[in-house]
Amino acid sequence: MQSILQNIAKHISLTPEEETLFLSKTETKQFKAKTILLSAGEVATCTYFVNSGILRSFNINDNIIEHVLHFACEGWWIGDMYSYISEKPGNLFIEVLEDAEVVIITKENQQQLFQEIPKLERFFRILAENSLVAHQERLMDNLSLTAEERFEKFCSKYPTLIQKVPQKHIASYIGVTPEFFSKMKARLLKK
Amino acid sequence: MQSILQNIAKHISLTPEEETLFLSKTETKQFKAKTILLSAGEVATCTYFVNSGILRSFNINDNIIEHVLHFACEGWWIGDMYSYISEKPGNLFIEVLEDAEVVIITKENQQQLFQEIPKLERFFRILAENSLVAHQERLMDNLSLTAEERFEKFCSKYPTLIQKVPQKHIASYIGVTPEFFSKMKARLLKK
DNA sequence: ATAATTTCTTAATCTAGGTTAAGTGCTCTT
DNA sequence: AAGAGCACTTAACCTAGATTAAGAAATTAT
Repeated sequence: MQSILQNIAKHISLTPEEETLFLSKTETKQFKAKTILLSAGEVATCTYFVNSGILRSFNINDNIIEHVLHFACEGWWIGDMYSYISEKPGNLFIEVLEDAEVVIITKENQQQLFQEIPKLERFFRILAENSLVAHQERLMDNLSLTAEERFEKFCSKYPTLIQKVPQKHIASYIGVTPEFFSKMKARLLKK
Repeated sequence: MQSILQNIAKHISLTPEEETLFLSKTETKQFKAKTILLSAGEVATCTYFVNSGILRSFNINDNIIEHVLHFACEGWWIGDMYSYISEKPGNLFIEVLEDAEVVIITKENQQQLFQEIPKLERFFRILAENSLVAHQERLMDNLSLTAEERFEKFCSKYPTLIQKVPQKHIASYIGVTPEFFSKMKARLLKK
């Protein structure tokens, strides 16, 4: 398992005391599949780091159609960044897809950690920058690639997810309907 | 004009000495419209802050089709974040659309500034977080809204740009062809 | 085990937006 | 001011992907 301290150590180095302090400001919890950690309309007060299991974030359009923004499995962070930083009600849901162990950091604790360990500003800057780059790439992919190409990219980028999450969620992430996804998959298998 | 120091002051406060130090690590330049500040294939060594004028970033698909990632006018930052942080050749172009004055920060100088004024880590963290949120929203919009809705959102978000940049670039940003954009605009005017 | 609920597939039909192509009006040059 | 490019429009036709609907397969709950 990739621990949160290892995740941090990829970009900055903490002393053992700092590591202990950091962990003291977090809480680790287990959640069953289908648990909703955050609902649209709520203010996101925490960010989540996934120790094990799978989560997803999504919004719901016109009370009908879901759109998956993000999947997170072992070693990934997930949250509603908009709501978290603006402290306004967000429009994302965060749901557990596969039984998970999650490290929770409240915004309050994160702010305290920034005071006590300023190096963490750097860590979260790098985290945000990397996430930004990934989102920019996905945006450009949505503008310039076909559904088939986006699916192939998804497969090579997240090979483990394909087996594990319901394909309707992958369809949603790619940006197509489940029906079209199914048709596309059948077409690809013939090749 | 919104200066870069005012932009920073929105999120952190620098002492006069720190402000002087910061400015000493930047370079301000004028560019004529049509100037290319960065080409695909190059490593982005700088980030840009726009004092005046308009810039855009875009990529080119299959050597034919341009896709606009971002516009930047007075008070905005622009760059190729992927290339800048990975130090690998990027695939974005950055072009001046309207005569501009630009503050340039090299990565080297930015790193030195991070050493000398650690508070800046916080500023750039917040900058990256805000940009991330904007990209997430645009991604979700591309997945869930029609071209017409995306155009309306663009108009209310960037009212000044509509008069100033060629509409083919707005079409590209929205994610439609210039021909369809033109048709859509005519349809909207009839209402 | 069995019923109930989800998820996935298939197929017919439809549409938002793409493509191609031709023409009109700009705005730079020189 | 005449030409050369660009930028925009219009229109006919095309297609990737959506919608609707119905059945099959897989999970989940009882």
